[in-house]
Amino acid sequence: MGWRAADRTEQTLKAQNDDAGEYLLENQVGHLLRRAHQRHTAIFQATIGDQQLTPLQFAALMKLADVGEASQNHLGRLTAMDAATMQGVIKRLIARDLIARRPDPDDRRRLLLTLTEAGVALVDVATARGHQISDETLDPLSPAERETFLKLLSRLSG
Amino acid sequence: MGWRAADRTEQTLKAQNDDAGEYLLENQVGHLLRRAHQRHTAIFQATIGDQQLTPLQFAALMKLADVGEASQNHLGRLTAMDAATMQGVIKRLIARDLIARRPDPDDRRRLLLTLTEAGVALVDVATARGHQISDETLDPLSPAERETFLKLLSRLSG
DNA sequence: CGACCATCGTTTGTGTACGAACAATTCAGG
DNA sequence: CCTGAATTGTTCGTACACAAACGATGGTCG
Repeated sequence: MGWRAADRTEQTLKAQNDDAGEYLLENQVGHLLRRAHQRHTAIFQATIGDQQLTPLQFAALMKLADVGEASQNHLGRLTAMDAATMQGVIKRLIARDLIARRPDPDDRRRLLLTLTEAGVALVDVATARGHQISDETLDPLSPAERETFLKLLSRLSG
Repeated sequence: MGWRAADRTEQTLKAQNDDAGEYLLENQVGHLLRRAHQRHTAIFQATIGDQQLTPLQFAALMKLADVGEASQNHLGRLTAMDAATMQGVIKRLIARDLIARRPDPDDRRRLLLTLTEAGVALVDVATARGHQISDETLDPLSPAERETFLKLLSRLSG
């Protein structure tokens, strides 16, 4: 490993630990959030990869199983997805016949989504995996720390 | 809220409230990490948007300012970016003349990256914004909570 | 020396992510 | 009832994110 942190020595002796001083990437929330998210999706792929599901596809399926039926935009709001993003996720799930789409009789702008039989079957299989993925992601923390972490994290997600 | 969990009842009566049972998306680490990351990038864009920088471009610039000079892959490792992702980020930064690329005389596979004058100037301006972004992202937490959160989060980023 | 294997940077393909613009539809007020 | 504002789903463009395969180079070891 070629780890020579170069010699950024001279001028940074004073302000290394100030808040206003040097900017250390590895201490910034954004960078840590990004890396934690990376690690999580790696665990996701390793755990559920045999189903060819992505995290967003999984989220949409699970939420749809939860609410039963929803329009695209509504499901998008429930899963924190942009309408444009939702469009692609739904398209792929429909292509795999995991969800079905029908026009809303009461509002001709809307398309109502439901799980197909195959979708329901997949959700049944994948639920346990979902819990396993969450557990493994939190594995470096003790049970008490997990609770603390999730509580703080959810306050940063609003 | 249309919360009726549909009537997929028959075979799933036993495991409704177990940990193996219902899967609530909004309690899963992955979903919360994703949403926190979303919120952070929104703050990033609002704070630094006038510079037309993305979070990854910013990270690459800051890290390069930190180490002075690095090959693409090495900088990629320092910023947790895939080599293919790095390629695009670097390409855009070079197009804006914020960084420069020259062949490594000691290894003809490598391309050494350095900040240009414009790059250095931008880093100087943007450093304060970087701290501001981190602060604002952590705004919902008290100082003590921030410390706890960052400590736990960094253990989930390894 | 020469086969072998690792590393460097690139390209391709698929899948998020989101702003912006759009047509169709619905809804609110006058 | 009719005009304007809001909502729904779509498309386009840009930018991550990463697996996989690639040619070129570098290092190792028999």
